[in-house]
Amino acid sequence: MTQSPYQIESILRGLQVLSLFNHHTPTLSLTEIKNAAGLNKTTAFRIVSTLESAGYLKRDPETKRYRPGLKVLQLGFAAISSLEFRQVARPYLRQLSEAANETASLSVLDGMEVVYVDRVRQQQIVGVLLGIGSRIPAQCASMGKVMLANLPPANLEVLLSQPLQPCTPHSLTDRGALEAEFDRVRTQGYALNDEELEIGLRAVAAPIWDHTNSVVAAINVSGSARTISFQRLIEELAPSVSETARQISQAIGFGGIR
Amino acid sequence: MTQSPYQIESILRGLQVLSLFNHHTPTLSLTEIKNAAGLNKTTAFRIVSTLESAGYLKRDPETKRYRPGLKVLQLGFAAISSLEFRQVARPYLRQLSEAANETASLSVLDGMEVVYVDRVRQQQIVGVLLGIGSRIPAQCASMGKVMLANLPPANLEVLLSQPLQPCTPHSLTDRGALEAEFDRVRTQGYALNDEELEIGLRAVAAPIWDHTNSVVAAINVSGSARTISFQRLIEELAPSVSETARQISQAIGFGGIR
DNA sequence: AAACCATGTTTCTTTCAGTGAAACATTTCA
DNA sequence: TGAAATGTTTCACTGAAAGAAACATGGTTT
Repeated sequence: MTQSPYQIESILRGLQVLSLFNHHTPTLSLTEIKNAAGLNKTTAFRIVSTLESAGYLKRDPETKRYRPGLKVLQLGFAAISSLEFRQVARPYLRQLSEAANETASLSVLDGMEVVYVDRVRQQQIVGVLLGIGSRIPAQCASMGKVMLANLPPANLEVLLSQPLQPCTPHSLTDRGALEAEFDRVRTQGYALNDEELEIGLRAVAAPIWDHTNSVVAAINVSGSARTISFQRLIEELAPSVSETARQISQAIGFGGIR
Repeated sequence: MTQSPYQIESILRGLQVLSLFNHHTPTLSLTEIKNAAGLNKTTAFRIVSTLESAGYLKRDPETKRYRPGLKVLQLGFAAISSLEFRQVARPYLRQLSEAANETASLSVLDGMEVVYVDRVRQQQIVGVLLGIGSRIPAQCASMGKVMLANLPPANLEVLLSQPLQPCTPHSLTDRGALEAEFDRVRTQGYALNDEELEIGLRAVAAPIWDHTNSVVAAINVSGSARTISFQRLIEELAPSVSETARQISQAIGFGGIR
């Protein structure tokens, strides 16, 4: 994110309002929007009215509460479609999934959460049904660990200063343990998940690097602990996933230096 | 979409720029944006710079082309999460899919296209792999037909005045045939798709009504013509899908009058 | 019933944020 | 190489956007 001399405040305010809605707060009232965004009441009302009339917010006339409108959905779909690494990664993901006969996924990091942006499924995963847009705590996920491990240290520091929640008794939440895990991940080039997200679920992930030498996404192969033994995870799937991630990285212009 | 006295032009321009990106044009140059949006060059540059610095656009420094940034993705995910009928419909969709041992889907109508917003898959569908965000021509899809059939007549008139493309030799593109089909759909309360979208694919869809007595979405069950005979489609799946749609409609506040 | 409070909506005034023209810088192409 | 196209910055202007205040509505309390 570059700091530009141009900052159209009105646009930023409109987008700020749209970004107030999330999984936990799918609807908001005018006052809630005003308070959350720190805006003058009249300004908030005008922004909300503008967004509503343009289809970006939808208002329930009875409750007077707002929720994102179809236009936001369209923006999101277009953004998913235009993710360069998603377009490039799709065929690789499909091939990986078929070769392993397990589910292969692609995700991005959003704060301390992993967000799924693509998925090729071979069989029903026990327990968790994760579709596109699904979010899980990053520290519990193989893909999350891979992306966190490759963050610039200052960014990682900010994220790790928050309290972390466990997902299962196997989850790592102790900061020291996590940092040791990130060291391991950076060295190996992949991250394992051994029932940390959900009991009965195993996964291995590797990072996708782009042409600016940043990790922009991660892929993984995941499945039931019944079909994925720990030995298979290490000896078969880790090399496969790592190689596929390397191919995708190369395909999107990664130069190989990190 | 209500016409409000408040229209903050700057916000609308910013959002207009964001909505220029789509599946066919995932990246755009400044000049392309300027021309497509009909903006003054300097204004376009400032809007684009604002959006870039806020994470809504990402610029490739080499090509100087822009594509949607992660922040748009986040908006889209939040919008998907906050779709009320999607939250309510998920368990019903899962149950329907399991009972039929076929794939169940949920979609919304966007112009003359159906956009998938949820999907519970039981087995690999022959041919088309449709994920969340996928779009198909509405006239070729069971869910599209159900939603079109229940549009206000003036809205439907506008959409039908455009030329329609066929998907397979079985597709309906003749206006007279479509209108007869919509009458049938309104009477029956469901729509069939008998290899109109893709050879070898059959589906049946029913509309989801909300508390304002509008059709806001549709669900369907679809599968291979090998596992879904025409008889099974009519006798087993159509009643199932219709009943599930009725339950979802009721659950989101539909009063039953239409 | 009246008073009070909270929220949503409209009106009015002010001023500077945002616009567009023009100039400049860089890149592309014949 | 020069011209054209594209991208970026500067400057002048004004009305678009902001915020204060008033008004409207609905719910609660005395």
